Amino acid sequence: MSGVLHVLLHMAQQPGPFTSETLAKAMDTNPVVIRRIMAGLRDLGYVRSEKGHGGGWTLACDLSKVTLRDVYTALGSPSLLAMGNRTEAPGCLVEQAVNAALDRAFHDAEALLLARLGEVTLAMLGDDLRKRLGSRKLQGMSAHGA
Amino acid sequence: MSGVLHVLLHMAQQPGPFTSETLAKAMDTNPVVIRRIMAGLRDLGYVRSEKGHGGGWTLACDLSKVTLRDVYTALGSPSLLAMGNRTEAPGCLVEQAVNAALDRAFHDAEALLLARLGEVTLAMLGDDLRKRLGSRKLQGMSAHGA
DNA sequence: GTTTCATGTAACTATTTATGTTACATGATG
DNA sequence: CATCATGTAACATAAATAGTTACATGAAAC
Repeated sequence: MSGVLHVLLHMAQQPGPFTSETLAKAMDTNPVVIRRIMAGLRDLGYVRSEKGHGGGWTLACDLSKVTLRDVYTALGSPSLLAMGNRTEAPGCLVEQAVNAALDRAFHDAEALLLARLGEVTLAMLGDDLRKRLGSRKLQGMSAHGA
Repeated sequence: MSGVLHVLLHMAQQPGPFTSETLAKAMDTNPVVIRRIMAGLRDLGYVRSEKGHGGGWTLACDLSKVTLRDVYTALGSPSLLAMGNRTEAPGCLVEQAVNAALDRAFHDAEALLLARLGEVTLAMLGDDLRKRLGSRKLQGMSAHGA
């Protein structure tokens, strides 16, 4: 999640297509990893990829219309919470009672988190970044800092 | 978490001290694992452990005063959310922007989850369990079911 | 007191999950 | 057709979690 947003935000700063290798260097990881995490976004049409000379990844969406929740969904909606229920022994009534209590709490928290993610668009992230870049520039430093 | 609650609820159903081995069998795990997860609860005084003949684990708290949040704390307050921030490259402004957005959402969700856990006492869980046991008994089945 | 039973804990061994890597196929461009 | 880039499978590594073994400590029974 954090990684994908990082990539998207980097891409939003300059136009050209970006190769997986370029992005991988910026994220300090491997090109294949980039392709993996971008696959979901491509399938949903948020980015486009092209092969051959001058190819690479391009933003293909209106940043003001895509929320962090959309990105989360594009990643396959992985579980948000660290603690899941014991799925073993579902016939045990003790387990059922425990799960019922935890499920309620977990569900509410998850719903809130998704709602919050749905309120933030990539464009907002970009705006925030530009603000940070502005104040940093005054100190004559680059985006990646020390 | 789920495991600890399972153990506590099992203990609340009968008085006697329970050996780690007994509890381990009920949880389908190893006695040492039981001792590990109970250690935090013991340190905070929620349960007591005794050695030798007739020893084992005993509940040592008012179940109506201990919330799921207390139990969570006793476990060392492990992170609740599955996705943390990339901590790498904290000097990168892009990362800072991403983290700022995610932190807000994560913090709210975590706070809600903790609040919900704080609303549920072990006694409530016990009540719920007894209700389930009641309706199950009518069918002539045991707590662990099929 | 010595045997037995139980916890306490360190050290080690799976097992799982996420991440990174290599290798090669596919397609686009010059 | 040589080069560059993605697509993807297969494998390797790393970190976290859970399970196991081994042994020390203390309490009760005899």
